[in-house]
Amino acid sequence: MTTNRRKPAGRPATLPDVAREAGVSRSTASRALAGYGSVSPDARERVRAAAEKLGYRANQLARSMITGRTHTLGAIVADIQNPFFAGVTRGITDAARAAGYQVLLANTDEDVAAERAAVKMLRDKHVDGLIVAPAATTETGHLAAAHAAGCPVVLLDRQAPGLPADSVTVDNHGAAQDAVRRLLVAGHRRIALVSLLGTAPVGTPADTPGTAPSTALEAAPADPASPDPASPDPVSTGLERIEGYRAALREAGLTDTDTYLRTGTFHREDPADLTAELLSLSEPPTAVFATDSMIALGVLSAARDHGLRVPEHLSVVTFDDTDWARAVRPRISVVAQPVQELGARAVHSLITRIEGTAGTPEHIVLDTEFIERESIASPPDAS
Amino acid sequence: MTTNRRKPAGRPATLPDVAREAGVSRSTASRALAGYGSVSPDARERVRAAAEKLGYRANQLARSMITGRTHTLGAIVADIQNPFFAGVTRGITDAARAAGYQVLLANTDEDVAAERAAVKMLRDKHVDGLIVAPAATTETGHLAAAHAAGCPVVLLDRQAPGLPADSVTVDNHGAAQDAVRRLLVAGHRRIALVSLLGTAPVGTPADTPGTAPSTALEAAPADPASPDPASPDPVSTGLERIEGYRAALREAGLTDTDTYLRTGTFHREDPADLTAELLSLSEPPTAVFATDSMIALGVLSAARDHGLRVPEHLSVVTFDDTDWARAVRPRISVVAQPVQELGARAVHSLITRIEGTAGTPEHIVLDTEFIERESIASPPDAS
DNA sequence: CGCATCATTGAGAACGTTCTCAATCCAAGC
DNA sequence: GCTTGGATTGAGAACGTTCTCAATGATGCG
Repeated sequence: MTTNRRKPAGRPATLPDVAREAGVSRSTASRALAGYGSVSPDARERVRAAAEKLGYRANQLARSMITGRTHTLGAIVADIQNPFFAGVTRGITDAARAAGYQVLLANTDEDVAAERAAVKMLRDKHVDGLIVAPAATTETGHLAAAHAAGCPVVLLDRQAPGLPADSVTVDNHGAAQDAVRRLLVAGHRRIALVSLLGTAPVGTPADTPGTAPSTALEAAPADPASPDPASPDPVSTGLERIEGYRAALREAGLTDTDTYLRTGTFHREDPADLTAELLSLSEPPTAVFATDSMIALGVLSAARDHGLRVPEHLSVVTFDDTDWARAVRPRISVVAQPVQELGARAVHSLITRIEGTAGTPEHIVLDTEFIERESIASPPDAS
Repeated sequence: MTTNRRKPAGRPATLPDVAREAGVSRSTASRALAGYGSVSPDARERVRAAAEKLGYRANQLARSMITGRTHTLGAIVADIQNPFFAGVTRGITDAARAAGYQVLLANTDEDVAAERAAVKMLRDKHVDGLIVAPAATTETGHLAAAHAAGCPVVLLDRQAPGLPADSVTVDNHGAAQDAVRRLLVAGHRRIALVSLLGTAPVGTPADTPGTAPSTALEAAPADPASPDPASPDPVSTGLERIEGYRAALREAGLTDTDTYLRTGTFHREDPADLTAELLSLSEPPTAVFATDSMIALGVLSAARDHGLRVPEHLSVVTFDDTDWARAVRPRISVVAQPVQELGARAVHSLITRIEGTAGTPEHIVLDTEFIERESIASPPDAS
């Protein structure tokens, strides 16, 4: 007669199988494999051999039920097809894997409802923590709830004033200001900024929709360094870059900072259209600052359609050093962000928070690097 | 006196909490919420109300332990930073979410060992299925094992002859042949192909490493339509594109198909260097076919460094319609792959396999589209 | 009225781990 | 010899669900 409850050939081996094979109890087998408690060298070796013989792999689901840890992180980004987020995601997955974590990925397409749904799904799956590039600055209740319930949140690329969470960003204000300064130094005075912001046009709450396809932002508050916390929903990153742009212009004595400022809405406006409108002005800009690489593509496209050559007729600078920026002709001068490091640092912050104690939120600000290439020249009318 | 085992305020509500609140048993509460078995309308409503009142969310880990389903898919791709895979990943996550699944993401960097490790980790987490762009054609034992153990595998973008798994690809041979034909029609006779293949140089097994930084492939086997199944490890996709290229050249009466064929190794060779070498030949090619967008960037970069203008001096065609291809000057003619659909179809195949029965592997081949733009002209010496 | 059928319900097992705790054993110290 | 203490071990609970099964009550039919 055989022992009853023998392992059927097909089924993957479980801990009782290993214990039986090694002639010890479940408890000892578990201790030997997980490496806690105390186990005699002899038992440890027998368990190890049995586990190897049976090809035993611990069921992480069962383990997670007990330990409360899944070793899984949730990453919620706007759009992996944007090279910036692709790089960030790459940094996240690599750093996570190195630390023994896996990554559950979700896209929001800049939509808060999708973000909320993603948080819900990920928390149902009991991720140990969340890395989020929030779609909105103010609507962060779902993030605060997760954080309060013991599912740490780290903000990536974007800030959310009310949320007591760690964040990893770059100095958007300073980087934008620096980039625009370089255009000013080259002699430009009519410098445009093209950006895509939140999911609704920016302006005062009671603003009537403008007739133009794009709306200029309201004048900045008195203190230019602090973006208005009561402003509507666009993400902090875009706002900070705009403030940096304004600051640089003001610094150069240009008081009318919003003449060439064009912001559109994700999925509604096309950066190429915004640029086309700018280039059709009676006094068109001689330089354009794009707030990310996908917008830069629109700017480039519109410039070409207007028969303008870069940089002879139009200088161009953009955030994000994508692969094409250094391969096209002319090579584009950029504000390079440390994309992979941004993701990696977010992972490290998150894991520290998961494994450590609560504490006051930490805000990591990484350096950007301005890479001078061939897309900036003196303005055409400067001669 | 209170009932013992009351829910402490902090802890999230569990099924027993809901059952107690609704005055029914765990079993009935579970049935009411999961919607199986039979429950009286009255009980169903009381449970629903109790669940809502307590903010109950089922613990998916516990559920998965019983059902054996995690509603999680594993996606293993080479590199999310490659726009092709970024698009595919986007398609995967979107389709998965729509079908009620989440996606666990892993990068391999074209490394089989990393792929093997990823499969192990993902299976430990009990993903319901795997979508894989395999790093190698032959070393697929880990994939076969997963498949055999009831974790279905769907191959994406690449084939693996020995593996009885579904696959979703495009007609690489036909698409490459078509692209090269268009260069031939424009009058080109010296057409180069630049590609990056596996993790080792391609050639006969006993081949000695060439002195040149790149190695030309051995002559094709007698039957040009079927890539040599005994060839070493480069992925099928690249091989098929090369065969399509050769077929087009042969069709045009060019017997020496490998003169301008340059293949490098991931992480070892730079496409720009391969191109530079080609352009330095005494009879340089007048057109280059790049097998993906990142290679095209290298080609463009090398062309610029050689002072060549596209398309006047050099025509360029590439696989993958990335955003920059339609924004740069000149706009690049491309073989567009349905990237998002590739991902979505892989998800659908996988879910069908997960929820349905086993069966003979299905091979889905999607259409590519050649998009004619401005990067093809007649060869400079044709006048 | 007796019996079969059906809907509804709850008790308890099951999933595969980790954790708590008490029991056992052995050597050392008094 | 007896006690102390540490190392080692196994029994059993726990995690939060779903599933199996038997029990109950109501209904319909002959």
